[in-house]
Parts: sequence; structure tokens; C-alpha cells
Amino acid sequence: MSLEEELALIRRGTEEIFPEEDLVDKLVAARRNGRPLRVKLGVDPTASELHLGHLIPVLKLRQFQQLGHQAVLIIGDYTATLGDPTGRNKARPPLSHEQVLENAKGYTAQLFRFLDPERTEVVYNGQWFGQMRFHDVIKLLSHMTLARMLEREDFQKRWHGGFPIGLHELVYPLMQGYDSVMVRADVELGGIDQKFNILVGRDLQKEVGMAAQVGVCSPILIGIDGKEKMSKSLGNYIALNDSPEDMYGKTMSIPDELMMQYYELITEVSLTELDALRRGLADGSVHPRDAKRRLAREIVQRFYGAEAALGAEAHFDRVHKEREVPDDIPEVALDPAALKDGRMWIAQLLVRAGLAASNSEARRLVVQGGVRLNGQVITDPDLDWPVESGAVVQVGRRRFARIILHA
RNA sequence: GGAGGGGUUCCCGAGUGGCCAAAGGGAGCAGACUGUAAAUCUGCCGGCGCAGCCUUCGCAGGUUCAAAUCCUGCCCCCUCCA
Repeated sequence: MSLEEELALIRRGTEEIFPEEDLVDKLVAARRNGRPLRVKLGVDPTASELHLGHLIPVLKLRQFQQLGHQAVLIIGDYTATLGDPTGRNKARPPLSHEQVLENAKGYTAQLFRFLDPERTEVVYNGQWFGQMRFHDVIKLLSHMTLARMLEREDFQKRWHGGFPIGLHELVYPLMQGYDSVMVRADVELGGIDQKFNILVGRDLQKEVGMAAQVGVCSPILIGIDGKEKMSKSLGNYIALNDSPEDMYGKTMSIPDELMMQYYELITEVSLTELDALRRGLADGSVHPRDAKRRLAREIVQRFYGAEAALGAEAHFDRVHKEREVPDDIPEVALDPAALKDGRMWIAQLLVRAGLAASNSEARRLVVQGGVRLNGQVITDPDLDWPVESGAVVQVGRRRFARIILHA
């Protein structure tokens, strides 16, 4: 593969590479000396469930591996207990070390579905931060100035917006940068929100006389709502553990504008094909819906294989095109003793089925025509319904529950 | 340490004694349209088997027939000065 080809692959789906000349130099040197680049990715095991957003830099790391480079996966067991302020206007609550280690286990297991263990070095940054004396900390801090720190966008926003900034948060970028020093990183991957931290890593490496790393940053993946960064707390995410059906369905619900970015970041469809697709969408020869169907297939395929992808598509068509009741809807056990003469008030039923938060909400749903019992729209909020085992309750277009009478 | 500003329903933000379950916007939910896209339109958006009642406006007391609105104490946040 030519250097140009390698560069083109690395550039795919990246928002910024800084400085790109350094990357070229490093790649040239790597080829000449037969020494692969050390590509660092730090993950803070703060969440329990990984989603596509977390995966973006991981896929980039995998790509580097496929190009013959060495992956260095840093588990931020120490930094995670501190709370990374990145991208928030609020400090993240610190986690206990036990919690972090627990998360880390799940993380690595999931990440190794994509990474090649042969070419991955896994290190915990507690290894060095756990050893530091207070004196060492001060020394590390002395490499940074307050003014420099406040250049960072989210600090600036909080500063001007009058929101608190914990002193400990100022240390975070230094820690991440120090990780780069410790693993002698040539390249650091991350979302564009990591840019500042990666630059601090460059500074620190230079301070100790090391060649500065290159930052390769991906854009922040927008969630399926098309508005906010994908995150668990916003509920706009596709989890790595989602079922093929869910994954397919969620992908189909993303706004059209997001399609190409998802293609670029998550699938392995070639760049030339993506160009063709883009043109097709622009001149109307490709229906956006069909492009999205393929995207959904590609994504499911990456996680579960081609067969599962087709299965998920068939399921999707059955449920949403034919509007049939899905076959895997959640079952809700109902104690027959809760019935009066074999009947139950519809609002109660919805609440017990987990389809409404309160009787009031249930009542509203009914009045607004959003509730179906066995496929039939109900509009009387006072209805006492004769419940039978296996009955299907539906709220809105996509929320179902099957009632099972069971003592 | 000093001076000042502020905490309202998921978020922002009106409301300064009764007409306030609390304007407006956002988010969300439901309906129409559709491609489970976007945009748009309509309705809902504290709880209660609900033409009525109950609980909310930082926390705890108090005044009053009546308080988110007045008084007292406490907690928290912010700005400016040092």
C-alpha cells in the first residue's frame, strides 16, 4: 500500500489531524525503520454500557492495527475516579475505584470484539499515578499555566457563564498528557472534544525531550435524535449490546442528514462507494430510505454478521411496513387476583404494563387515541377491560406489552 | 473578609398576597402526514377511578380568612471588591 493510500484511510471520518505534516513524517519513518507507530487511545471506564459513540475512536484504532501499527489502550482507572469535565458544563461525579475496575472489565471485553489482541498493549494509568508522591504532582503541575488551561473551551464557557470549575478538573488534561509520556505515544486518538488534552500531551512530551504525538480526532457522533451528542443519559444511543432488531430499528430512525457520517464512521463501505452513494442521494437516483436501509444492514452486520442483518431487516419490514405486532414484545406478568370480575381498569393496566408512569398519564394516552388493546383503539378512559392471558397492549406506534395472567 | 444578586413544575424562564397546578419557550408524549427521516399542523404535558379533591415554587418556622408572593432563621449558588 502506498503512503498516500495509507493516509487516505487514516483520514477517513476524521475531523482533524494535528499536525498532519508530523503524521506524514512519522509514517515515513515507520516504513523506513520497520518500526510501527504507537497509537494511543485512552478510555475512562465511567459508563457501564458502551454505545456507538464510544466505538468511533476504537474503530480508528483498529484501522491503525490493520495498517500494521501498535495499539496502546490506556484504561483510565485512576483518571476516571477524578471525573473528566470534558464536554460538560458540570463536573462529573467521581467514581469509586472498585466501580471503575468493574466497568473496565466490561469495556475491554467489548472492545476486543474489534481490536486485535496481538497488537494491543493494555495499560492502567493507576500504574503510574498510584505511585506518585505529592512532590511529583507539583512538578507535573508546574508544566502548565492557568492561562493556558483556561484556553480550553469548556473551562472558558464555565468561567464566563459563572459555573464552578473544580481545581481538580484542571489537573485532568495534565494527567491525560502524562499518559502519553509514559507510553511514548506517536499518535493519540480521540473525539474532537479531546483536542485540548491531546495538545497538552504534545507539550509534556516535548518538555521531556520526546517527539510530540500527533492527534487524530474523530467528530463527535450525534445521537439518533439528530441533535445531541450520543449519550446514554440522553437516551439517543445505539448500544453495542443492542439486539440486531433494535440496532436496525434505531438506525432507521436517525435523521437523513446523519446517514453519511454514520456510513463513514461506523461501516466499512469503501470510500469510492460512499462517493457514489452521495452523488446518488444528491441527484435523486437513490432514495434516502434505501440508503438508510443499507446503512442499517451494514451496521448490524458489523456486530452480528450478515445473516442477522437480513433477519433484522425482515423483522423491521414486518413490524413497521406491514404494521404487524412484533413477535418479541416484552411480557408482563399480571396476578389474576388484581382483577375484578376478570376485568381491570385500562389506566391501571397501562401502568402495570410499564407503558404509562401514572394513572393520569395513562388516562391522557387513552383520551388522545394512543392506546390499542389487541389492535383496537380505545378511547374511553374509564373502561374496565376483560383481561385475557396473551392480550397485547400497545401505546403509540412502537411500545407494546403482552399480558400474561400468572399468580 | 466586605457589598450586591439569586434559588419557581424535566430544562430555560415569567410571576411580588387571592383570578396560580403557576405565562412563554425548549424537551418529551399522543394524533394527522410519512420512509419508525426531516419539516409542518393538532392536542397533552404534578398526582388521585379526575365535572371534584390532594401535594408542589431551596429548607424550617411564622403572619394572614388566604402565601410562589410578606416576616424570621438556615442551606446552597453567583457577581464585584479585597
